[in-house]
Formats: sequence, C-alpha cells, structure tokens
Amino acid sequence: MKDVEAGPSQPSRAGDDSPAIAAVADGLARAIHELRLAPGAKLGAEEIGEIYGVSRTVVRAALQSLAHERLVEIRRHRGAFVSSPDRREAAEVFEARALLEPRTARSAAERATSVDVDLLRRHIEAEHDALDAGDDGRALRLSGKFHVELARIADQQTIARFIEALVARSSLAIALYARRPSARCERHAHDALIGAVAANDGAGAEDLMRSHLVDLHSMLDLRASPEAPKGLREALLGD
Amino acid sequence: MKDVEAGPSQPSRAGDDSPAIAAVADGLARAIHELRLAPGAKLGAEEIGEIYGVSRTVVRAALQSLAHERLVEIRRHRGAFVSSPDRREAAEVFEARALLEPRTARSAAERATSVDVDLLRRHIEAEHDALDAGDDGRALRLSGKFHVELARIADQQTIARFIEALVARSSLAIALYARRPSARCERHAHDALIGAVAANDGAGAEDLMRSHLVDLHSMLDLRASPEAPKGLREALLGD
DNA sequence: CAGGCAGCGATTGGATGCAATCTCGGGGGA
DNA sequence: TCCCCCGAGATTGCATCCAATCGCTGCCTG
Repeated sequence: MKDVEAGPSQPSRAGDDSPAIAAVADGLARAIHELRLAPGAKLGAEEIGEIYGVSRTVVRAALQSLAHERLVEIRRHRGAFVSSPDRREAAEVFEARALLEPRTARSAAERATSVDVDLLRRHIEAEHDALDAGDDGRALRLSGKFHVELARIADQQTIARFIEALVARSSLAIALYARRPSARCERHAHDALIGAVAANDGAGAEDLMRSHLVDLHSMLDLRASPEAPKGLREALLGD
Repeated sequence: MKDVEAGPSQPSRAGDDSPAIAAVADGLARAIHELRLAPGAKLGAEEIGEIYGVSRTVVRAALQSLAHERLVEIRRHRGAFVSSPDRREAAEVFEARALLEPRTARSAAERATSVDVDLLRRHIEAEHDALDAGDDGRALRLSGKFHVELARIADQQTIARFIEALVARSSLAIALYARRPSARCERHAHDALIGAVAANDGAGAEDLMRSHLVDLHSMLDLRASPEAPKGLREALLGD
C-alpha cells in the first residue's frame, strides 16, 4: 500500500524545492488534502517549524509554495491560513476540471498499458480500503490522486500538474460546500473509468469522466452567498 | 499605453506575495516574457538583489515563485536559470492551451461587454505599435497578455491564471523553437478574435481561437531532438 | 602530454536577530 | 452600559551571518 501512498511519481516538488522545503510542503499539503487541516485554520510559522524541526525560513518557503497553488492564503503581517475558497472559486475549479480532465482521460485510455491499469487498480483498492476503514480523509486524498495519476498516464505532465492543484482545491471545496460528506459514489465512477481505460476505450473514458465531474460538481451546494451573513436574525434563528 | 502595459488587472502576485517579492518576480517575469532574458540564462541571486536594491531573501522568494510557474529552474546549490523547456514540454504547453483556451474564448465572447471590447482593442493597438516600433519582445508579451485578458473577460480567474503561466512558457518555447521569429500572423488572428468577441459570437470565437492555437503550434519546430539546438555545453550536460 | 584529484574561491541554503505590524485586552469617555 | 482608543504581547517580514556544496585552477601521476 505504501507504494500507492507515495505513488509511483511525486513530481509535485521533487524537482523544484529543496528536500526540507518539499517535506514540509508535502506534509502540509497532505494534511490539507485529507481535511485534517480545515479551511481557515491558521498556520503559524513558528509552530510548524517546531513540529518539523526546521527553521522559519524553510516553513516560509513551503507556505509560499502552497500559497502559489492557492492551497493556503498568506495575508501580510497576519500569517498563513488554509485557503477557504468561496463558492465562486469552487465553481471555477470545477469548470477548469471540466475543460481539462475529460480529454485527458481519453488520452490516458488510449495510451494505457497493462502496468498503468494495474497501478490504477491498486489505487482503487487502497481507496476502497480507506473508505471501509472509515478514513474518509485518506479516501478523499487517494480519490484525488486517482485523477492525477490518470493525467500522468496520459503522458501530460503539465496538465497533470494543473489537475493536481485543482484536485487539491476541490478537497477544500468539498469540505466547505458538500451537501453530504459521503464520497461513496466515487467508487462506481472510478471503477467504471478503470474499465474504460483497461479496454482502451478513449471515448468511453472521456464520457465517464465528464459525467463523473458533473456528479462531483452537483454534489456541492455552490449557489448563492459566498459567506451568507445576510441577517443576524436568520443566522441565529435559522438553525 | 501605460494602462495597457500594467493592465487593468494584475492578480498575478498581488494577493499573495509581499510587494517587494512581487516587484522582483514581476520584473524578472516581464524580462523573461520579453525574451530579454534568454532561456538558460543564469540568475544570480546576489546580482539581482543588487539591481533591485533588496536582500537575497527577497530575491530567493521571487525566484522560487517563478520556479513554481516553471519559468525558472532552480538547481540545488547551482543557482537559478531561465527555464529552457525541451520540445516535449513545449508541446505539452500547447496541448494544455488547446484544451483551455477555445472554450474560454467562447465564454469571453458570450459575456463580453463594450468596455471589455474596448480594452481588447486598446490592447491590440499597443501590440501593433510595439510591432511597428520593432520591439518584438514587448509585442510578444502583449500578445500573450491578450490571451490572459480574454480569459479574464470570461470571468474565469482560475483558468486565467493557468493560461497566464502557459502563455509565459509559450514565450520560452517560441524563443527556442520558432522557425521564424516573425509573430506577424498573430495580428490577423487577434483582430479576427476581437471581431467575434465584439459580435458576441461564442462559437466563432471558439473556432478562431482553436485555429489560432494550431497556427501558433505549427509555427514551432517541435519534432525530433529534444535538445542540442545551439551550444554543445547544454547538449552534453543534459537537460 | 592527457587524465585524475585535491585545494580554493564563489555561490547558494538555512538559521538567527531585529524592526514593523497586527491582535487582543484594559481603561477612559460618551 | 456600550463604544472607542491605546498599550503590551506576539507574530511576521526582511536583512545579515555562518555553514555546506559546487565549479574551477593548478598540480601530480601514468
């Protein structure tokens, strides 16, 4: 399972940042992705540095890296916080995914070899295990990694990187705006996608991915107010 | 012209990095975008800090920001260099643009108001001026900004940011692999696009953008050898 | 004379220190 | 009683400083 955890490919920051910076950024990114760090949570530089045993310089670099991916938000002289995208941003993330992923899934299906399919199957297996174990956070992260892996099979590193960022932000959107915390429907969608990929059915994979994204999007409540502090009265009496 | 230079919107780093960092990163990005800094050029931290009157800390942050956009490449203990994408990466950039931009151009055309069209017209005008003045670098940068502006008119900040990064890397690809340095054909393409946008012709804008991107892509020589265009040095030192 | 290797200079990576700014709590005034 | 103002504490931003690593020059050896 560990091979699936780390993934056969971690180009996220391996080529760019220093190992120390990458380690901190990766740890934070994983925590955010698994929703162990909720949107809006404060990320104190000193505290993180103490946890990881590095100086604030390294933490700072890691936070800036994450800020560039819009995973954290840095406010001058205020510190870093886990990004909490408003409904508009969340909608934009899914619009971008709708543009990128279906065609990428088609390419992946057309190019996939048996080892690629095996990798995806192991991925799904780990995802199911996490779901059955009740570890929703890990299941969510693995579910996102599935999409990234698909883009990588499509042999599109650039797009894969975009999708990686979009998937991460999708986690935040799900955390904030999901109607139900259940991510169980992903199971079938990903299974079906693997089927199309294994059969090298490009068109099928494209369609499945499109509908899968529509499902994901419709699972969120992205209408109306971004913050919704309309009236104190309704806010307090309503719920 | 200055309004077009700076643009009505610079969300590039305004919200994220500190002003000093953003200034350095922006200056470097502009120089790279205008090809005043050739791919492979070394970016010494000390020198840049002296130029901008800031410490290496700030320069370092700016370089890391640019590295995250794949505009510069940081090699451990070796320094930062202007990224020189190989043909594969260049092709990927255009694949990604082909996925994102046509649909975005459609949305832009459908949503564009008269002020948006005016903005685009001023943009084109500045681009033509730069071309006539022989300032190919500025023309190239403005030409890219046109695409970003279109995405912004489409009201898609997330996609606009992706396109911004892709356009910047396209400049590098053009610098490395352009068959002819002429960017004159963009003139007509952008003019035609403005026409479709002004007429709120979404489908037309989408088609025009698609063919425009095909033209751009085919203007490059992305076949065969991944490297060794000029210096033995880079060819043998690899990647 | 060519190839390998050790020492040196230069540059980067990271940690610490100081100034600037924001948050939070208490006191005064309306 | 409520609101506004202000001072202390804490945190960030940036500059400076030290250590680690790389490239280069010169020497030695085969």
